Amino acid sequence: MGEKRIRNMEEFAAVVGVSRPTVSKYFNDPASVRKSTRTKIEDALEKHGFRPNIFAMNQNRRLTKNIGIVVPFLADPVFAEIARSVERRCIEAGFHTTLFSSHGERELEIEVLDNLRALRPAGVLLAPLGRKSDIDELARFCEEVPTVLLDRPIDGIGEAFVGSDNFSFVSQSVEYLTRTGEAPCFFEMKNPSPPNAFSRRRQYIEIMEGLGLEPMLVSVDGEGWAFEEIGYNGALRAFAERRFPTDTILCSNDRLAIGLLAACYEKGRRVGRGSGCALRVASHDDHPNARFTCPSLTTVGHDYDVLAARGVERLLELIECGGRFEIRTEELLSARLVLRDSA
Amino acid sequence: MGEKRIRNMEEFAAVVGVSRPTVSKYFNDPASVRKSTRTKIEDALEKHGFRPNIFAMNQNRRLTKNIGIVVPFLADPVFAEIARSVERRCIEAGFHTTLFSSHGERELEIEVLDNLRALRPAGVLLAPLGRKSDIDELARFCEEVPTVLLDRPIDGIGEAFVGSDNFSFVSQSVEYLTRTGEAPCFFEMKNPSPPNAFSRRRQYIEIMEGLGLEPMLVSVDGEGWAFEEIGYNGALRAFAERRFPTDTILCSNDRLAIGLLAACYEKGRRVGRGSGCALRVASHDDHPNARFTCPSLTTVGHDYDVLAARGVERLLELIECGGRFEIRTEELLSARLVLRDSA
DNA sequence: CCGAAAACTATGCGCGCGTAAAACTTTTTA
DNA sequence: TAAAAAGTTTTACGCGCGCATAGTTTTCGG
Repeated sequence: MGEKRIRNMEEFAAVVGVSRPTVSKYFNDPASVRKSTRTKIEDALEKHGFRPNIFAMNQNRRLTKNIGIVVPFLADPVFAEIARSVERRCIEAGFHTTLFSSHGERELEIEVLDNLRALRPAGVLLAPLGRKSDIDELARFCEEVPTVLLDRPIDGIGEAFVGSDNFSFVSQSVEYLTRTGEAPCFFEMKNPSPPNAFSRRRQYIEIMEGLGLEPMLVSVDGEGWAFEEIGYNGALRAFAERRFPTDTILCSNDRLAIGLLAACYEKGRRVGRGSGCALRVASHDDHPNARFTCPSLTTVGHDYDVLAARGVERLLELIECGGRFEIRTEELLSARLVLRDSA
Repeated sequence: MGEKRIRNMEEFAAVVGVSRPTVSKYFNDPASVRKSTRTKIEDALEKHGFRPNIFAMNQNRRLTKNIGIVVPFLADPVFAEIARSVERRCIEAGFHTTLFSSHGERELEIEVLDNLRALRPAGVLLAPLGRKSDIDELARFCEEVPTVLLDRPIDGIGEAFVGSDNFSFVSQSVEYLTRTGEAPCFFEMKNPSPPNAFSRRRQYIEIMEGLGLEPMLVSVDGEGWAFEEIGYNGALRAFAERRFPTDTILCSNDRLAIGLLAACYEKGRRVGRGSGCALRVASHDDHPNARFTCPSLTTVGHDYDVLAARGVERLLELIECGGRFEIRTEELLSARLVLRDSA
């Protein structure tokens, strides 16, 4: 080889033998340069392998091909799954994505938004922290950057919202459990971090009251995002203190349920709907591992694919029409009951 | 308010009443400007809330405060955990991090490296795909950007390597299982995606031979990163075909084990070391959920904290000394056996 | 084969910022 | 109190690239 590596578009244009803006045009749309020029560029590309600096590109572009994706906590498999689905679809649509996690912290979410602004994305898919979010900061951000909210709505913020309908989640689980046995108590964190937890609690209470039943909350202590552990410890204590008013337990989310199931296993409480079983356990989210718990977990799940598809679709429309919708829409996707062995 | 939002450092400097470079100096080191200037800037900061564009900053800085982090598959909880630990430590050290996932794909890893170059990071912590990586691309990248390899070594590439010692993993698990019962067979993917899987297989074979025992591989089909499912389906088939030569099963990694445990539960094969148990199952990694499987999973785990600490420490040293080490080091961290209930 | 329209390439400037060196203050020293 | 030293700020230029516009070539009808 011997030749030194090409450092920028200028140098690359020089070895091709055209001007830099021509190369720039090529990268924006290869069809926009003459065929002879195109082949010259592509030959040089083959030989030296140059790629424009994506951040310098974005700096000054009218409209970038970037989409920012923000989730509240990436180490949570549910959000990892959402992020991945969304990311894949954006890439398929010809966009470049940048993924951020707020790590469950208000300050980090703000910082993420600042960095995102600097990226000048064409649009952003934002799953906010929710209750912990700095609403004013979110609002300011959404003023400046075309944003579709995911997973957790915040009133008036974002050009659109796409997420699962918590009512649909809880009503299906409660309805199923009630129909096939007794009504469930609701196992949750007293002070939950998941963005939709409060909404699910509210829905549970309303639905139970709608059925003329007494809501039964079993709220356990614990901060942060280690839900399995919180569920596990909480369940052990609740067993010890006999705080479960029924043998049918509906968990706010699957990760709590995973902890609960571990506690049940350890205590020898058989879970399932069979005759030899002491407890029925159901939950919400359809966590990637819900099929592989013991017993497998009956849960009301997101349709991750539809969620991602609609979210991305809506964002692309938004980008298409210049970043503002006439009317803000909220799409609540209905969840689907996934019957497995735990209830 | 009424005042319009400040868009760049120029505008901000104007409202402060100093020149832009002075503001720039302030952001690089607040102590480098006169106290009176500093308070003026900070007052304006309080009032208008300006933050410099981080990507424009990096464009031209001698040495950025950015660290790039790359993992092969972010939706894998083990890598999510590693990424998070590493990220936290970098931030504590005063750096800004950018996280990338190769999503298990060779092309995406290359793209990630290209984007990373454009970010001009001070250094990179790279957990490569391994076997699937484009070695030449990795080598070229490491030539240009100070890089510490994580998790999976690739000979001669990167200024340093920090990772877990697969020998230490497998020898401890095999030793423990053999000592407390019979020698294990090795449950794995025939064509594994995890970067360290081949190494673990090799170690298993060597260790067994070293003990004068016959290695027993149970290799199951399956592509991609859905290891739980692969483990589950593989185990069901292996049970049906009576392919497990022993009742002691050592899984290549915890996610396979989670699938295997689900299959055991479903088939009513009691797992554990108690008298009523049909199988013992152990594994490697100490997956975040390994405590919450049924039964809880005996595993040989990474010390995530030490791994992250040493990786970051080594990278900071590397950055300190200008991006090149005199001698390339490989640190193999020994794993630790975590005894739980499954074996 | 000419000239106008179409297609393409080059020039020049801007994006938001860092940085070296020059110009200016302030402080210290004689 | 003037001159030198030290500390600050400003001037001027550069990073890698997009974009508007001017300039050049190609194409094609007549």
